Amino acid sequence: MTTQRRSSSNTSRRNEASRRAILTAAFELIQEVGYAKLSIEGIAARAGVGKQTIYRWWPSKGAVLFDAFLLMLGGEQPPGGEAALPDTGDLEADLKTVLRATVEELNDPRYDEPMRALNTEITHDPALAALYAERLDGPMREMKKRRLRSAQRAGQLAEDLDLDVAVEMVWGPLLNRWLQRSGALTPEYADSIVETALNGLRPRH
Amino acid sequence: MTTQRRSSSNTSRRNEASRRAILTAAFELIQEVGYAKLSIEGIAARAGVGKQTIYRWWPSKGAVLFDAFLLMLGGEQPPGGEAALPDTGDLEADLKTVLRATVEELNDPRYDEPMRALNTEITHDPALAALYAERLDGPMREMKKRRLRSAQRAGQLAEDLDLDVAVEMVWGPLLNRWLQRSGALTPEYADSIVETALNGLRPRH
Amino acid sequence: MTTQRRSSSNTSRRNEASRRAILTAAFELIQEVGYAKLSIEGIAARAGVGKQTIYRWWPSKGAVLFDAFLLMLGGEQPPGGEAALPDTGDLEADLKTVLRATVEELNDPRYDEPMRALNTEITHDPALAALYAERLDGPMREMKKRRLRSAQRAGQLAEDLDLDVAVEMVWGPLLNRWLQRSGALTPEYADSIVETALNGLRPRH
Amino acid sequence: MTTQRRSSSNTSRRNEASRRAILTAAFELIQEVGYAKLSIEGIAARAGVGKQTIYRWWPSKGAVLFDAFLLMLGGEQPPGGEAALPDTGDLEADLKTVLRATVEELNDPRYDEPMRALNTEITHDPALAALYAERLDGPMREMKKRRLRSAQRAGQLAEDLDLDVAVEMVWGPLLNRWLQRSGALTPEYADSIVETALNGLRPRH
DNA sequence: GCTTAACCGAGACGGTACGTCTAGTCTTTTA
DNA sequence: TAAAAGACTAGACGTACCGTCTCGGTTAAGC
Repeated sequence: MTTQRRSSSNTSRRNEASRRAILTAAFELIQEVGYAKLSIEGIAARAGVGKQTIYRWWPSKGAVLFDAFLLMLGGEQPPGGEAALPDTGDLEADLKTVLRATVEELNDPRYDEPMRALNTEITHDPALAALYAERLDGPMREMKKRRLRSAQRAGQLAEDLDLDVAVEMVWGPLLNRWLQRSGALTPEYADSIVETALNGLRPRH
Repeated sequence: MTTQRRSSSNTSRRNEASRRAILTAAFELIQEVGYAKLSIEGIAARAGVGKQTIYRWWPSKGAVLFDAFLLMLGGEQPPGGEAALPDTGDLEADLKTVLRATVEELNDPRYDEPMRALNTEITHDPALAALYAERLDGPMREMKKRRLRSAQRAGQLAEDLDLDVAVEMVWGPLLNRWLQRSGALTPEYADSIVETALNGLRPRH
Repeated sequence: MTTQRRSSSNTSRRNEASRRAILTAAFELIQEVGYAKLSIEGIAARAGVGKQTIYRWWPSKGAVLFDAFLLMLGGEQPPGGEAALPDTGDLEADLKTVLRATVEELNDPRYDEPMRALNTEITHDPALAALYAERLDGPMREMKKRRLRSAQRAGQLAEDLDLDVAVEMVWGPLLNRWLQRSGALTPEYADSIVETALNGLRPRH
Repeated sequence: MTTQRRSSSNTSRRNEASRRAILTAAFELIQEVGYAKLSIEGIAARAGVGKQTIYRWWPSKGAVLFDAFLLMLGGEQPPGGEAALPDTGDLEADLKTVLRATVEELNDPRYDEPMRALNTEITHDPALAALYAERLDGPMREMKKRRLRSAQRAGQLAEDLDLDVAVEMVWGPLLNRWLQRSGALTPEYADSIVETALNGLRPRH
């Protein structure tokens, strides 16, 4: 994985141009040919790189995919680090805005295949899942929790609410429908998830 | 797919023993060697069957996997058809019972790999997803909705609640955490999902 | 090796067209690119054949080369089986004729590289050497010995002469000069070998 | 090639220790792993040397092998330069002594593989063959011819004998049998070659 | 009951990709 | 500035599977 390489002294003789070419090629190829036909050989050929250069630096196809994601999402700065969800004071509206954006992204053919591929690799590779949790999902979740915490302090969320559960309550149904293709991802669906999650299934007297 | 074959006249000369051997072999193999190393050739060898017999009756590895699931889950009767979720009158308790059972199943190593594999195939193959929706997910979802409808009629759920959304609100977070390996699946987690889903994120006055 | 396949029942499902394409491709390629650059991959590509088809039927590159030779030399009938060296009664003249023909063949660029390659494989692979001795060198040597025996009976050769040694005395120097490139192979050289071998190094009173 | 380096001034900044380590490693490796698995990479690793150091000073694997031979045979003095074949006055006995020694050397597993490898390289590389002729085979042949010339002057060999042909007549059969593995190399075989070569194939009335 | 066509196990086939190894070049660091 | 170290592009190695295609053998259908 690329992670430990970023020491200040940078004693590694790794070729940065090759690294970027590989990750770019991987990202493009998976859009074009799909997950099933994505091959290390294809990536190397497209990147103009020897296969060994991939095997030298990444332990698996999933790891390449993961780094490709890191590169695409926000270049070098950690995702969600400084960024923040909108906070207008109206939690429901803000969440709807965010979920509608997510819906749009998941419907974007440029990101659909790559994200499905990454999810597939994660589900079958615990090591990759840990890395994903640390470097991608973690920061995003923190960002989401910050917004919820703000609402909680304002009295808009239950005091004893577990924010991790809350995050999963809002985003889980959406991702699940997308992964399992169990229904269309529409803005209306996003809205109804937010409303139902906030109000609960029970009648509010 | 095996589906349309089961007509009453059964004019097909298909070898039922081979069919079962293939599906059993597929299910066992994926537990033993994992999704990445599951091969048609391996299935055929383990089942003592020619490769062509697989290619003749199934269009893809995912389709074999799907039928293997159908065979394992409840033998021949359609899943969720007659079955019902527990209905003691106490919705919260019943849902907790069911979700705890789901948690246990997802933690069972005998089902973990096969289910991940099936999800992977579904996410990358819309045709398989449609079949899954019709034959597996559909009946299960109907069963869940029946229980929720019963509660709704009893005034325990909001009158205008979209039951499809409700189902996803309860089961979505769980499946998502499992697929993405974003946290441990514990009975307590199941409980807190049920509570949070029922009550919503907002404070209840 | 191809050898045992030629049973009368021919129960093998081997593809004869592929076999010939492979051997032809091997023979042509070694002329064109030389021994060092001859690759199984190249042979398979040129023959329009999967690599596995080569690995399935031949244990080594040398074995392919060997069969290629068998195919080129006289198609299907065993070399030297019925054939005979010229026998005009004049042993010296006959041997000169034969050695001059050998010189010409060794100087022919169509056979030079392939024969060097085969010799290389033989020198490094005893199993192949045994096969060579049995199927190629053996029959040829027998043919040569028949001619010498005829001369011996006619009193033109020493009675107690070991014909195997005699054969090597005539052909060995030639082949050695060719393999080690220690001198030009000319008709005159062929003649002088024959003369010297027949008369010996010692003065004949 | 190392050849031109041996000027008296030795202005080269070449590292002599590396040179010897490379040649020693090459010689040892070819005994241990055989010709087919001998690689530049392996030699460099065994010698504790960068690959470039080999590519800088030798044009081919064969050239390394050749120099390795030069180093092993007699250290630094040119082989056969001052040395001489035994000359007791009895040519036949002397030749038998020498050929028996050659047989022993060719049967020595320490030299078998390396010598076969060198022969292979020579047969496929005319440039190397020329170098071999000049630096190794040439001096040896000269030494052999000196002994034959001595016998010729003593009237033990035909006056008009071409000594180059004579040398090949004696050593060619032996080397050929060894390279082609067409028979066992025994002392008796050495003897019979000498006798047959000296007396010729014809009956000596 | 006899044919005949589909199904079956088996496995060869042309291919693609795997992950490893080496070739030969190039760059960086050390002495 | 030679040498060690080793990354780089390139491509062959031998293996594993892919999906297609025969090949005989064996059923079961329909004549």
